[in-house]
Amino acid sequence: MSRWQPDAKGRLAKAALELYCERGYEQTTVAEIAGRAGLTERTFFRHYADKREVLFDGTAALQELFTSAVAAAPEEAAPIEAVAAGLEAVCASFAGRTEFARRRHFVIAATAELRERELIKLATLASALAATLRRRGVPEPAAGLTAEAGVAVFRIGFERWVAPGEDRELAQVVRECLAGLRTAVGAA
Amino acid sequence: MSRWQPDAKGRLAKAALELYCERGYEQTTVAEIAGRAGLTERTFFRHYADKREVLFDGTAALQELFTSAVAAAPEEAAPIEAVAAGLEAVCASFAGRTEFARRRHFVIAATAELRERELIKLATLASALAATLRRRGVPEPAAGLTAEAGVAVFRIGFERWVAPGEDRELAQVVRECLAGLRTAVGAA
DNA sequence: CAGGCGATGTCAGCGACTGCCATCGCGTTA
DNA sequence: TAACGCGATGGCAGTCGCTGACATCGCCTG
Repeated sequence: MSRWQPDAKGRLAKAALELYCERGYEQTTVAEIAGRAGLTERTFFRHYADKREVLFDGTAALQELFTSAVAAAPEEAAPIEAVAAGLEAVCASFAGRTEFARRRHFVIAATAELRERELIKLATLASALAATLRRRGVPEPAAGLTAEAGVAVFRIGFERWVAPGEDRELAQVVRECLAGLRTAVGAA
Repeated sequence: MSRWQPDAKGRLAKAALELYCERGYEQTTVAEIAGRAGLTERTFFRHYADKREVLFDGTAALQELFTSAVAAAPEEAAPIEAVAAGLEAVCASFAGRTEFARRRHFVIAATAELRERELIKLATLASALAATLRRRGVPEPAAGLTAEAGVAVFRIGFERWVAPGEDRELAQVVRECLAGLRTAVGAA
């Protein structure tokens, strides 16, 4: 049992989610997370900037996926259509991870500190989307607004998807939300 | 020099904004804020829940103003029209506070921790707006989406308004953003 | 003038986070 | 094969945000 078990970062993330579920985020200390992963508190902070970040490791990849899909949309597609293509790609990436997504979502929803972190991740995503749209020739403020709208559609759709009783695909729920936004905002 | 100078809470807020501007949020300790206000660290935490909250004391009033205006919109007004009325009311409340708004905004924009707090305040505002719209008979997900869109319009408009070189009224900039959103999302 | 009461001060302590240095395990190279 | 470099980890001390418990102060009321 060497000092270096493989995948220290992943073990920390797994231990953290477990403990946050079991006894709550605030009642869990970093030392406890590290202990369950067979590491020390100091090492935890070498892998994750803070106690919250351990739940948000995948967001960079999600952003990359979203922006790539938007950039790859047909050149003649309207901004909102390009965003819709990005939403499809992101939704597809959640296939087979429903249970993980649910557990993670409810931990975050239960803690104000974690919701704050989630919101800034989504804001960063919106910024990246806006930049991608600008690169497609969309002017401001349309680029920023369309990006914000796209993220809002994803967030609200995601929340509906993880709610108990919902059994449709994530993509389907998100599509419905996008249609709802068009109706609500577009109708004069 | 009694123990109780008037308006301890206001003095703390003033001292905090000054220090955050002078040397930055992270380089300022709560003890320093309290010291400048002639109080102790412990007393700071009796007035504000944490070091961030001292910059967000006005948000509750802003939310009240916004939702009241939405609720007071003509019954036959479409959801987005009611939100537009709320935006007008909120914009008007910034009259004469341009300089304060600017200083506060740039401090927040410069610090990730403060941006997080701002985002959750805006999210709370969006929730309250959605609830107000539902009370007007707007169904989900239109209520939530319209509320999100309204907050995004305000935020983006506000950012443009505080930017150097901008000399129009806040209300005017926000109106322009709302029109931009309609065009971007409504155009199929 | 006594007592109540709210605002403040004092103190001890926990937990998040950081800097610094020592240690360990592995691969490279002479 | 032995010395070396190097990245990952541990240990430790220290700062700071934040909290609970208790004492103190000043005002107000009876």
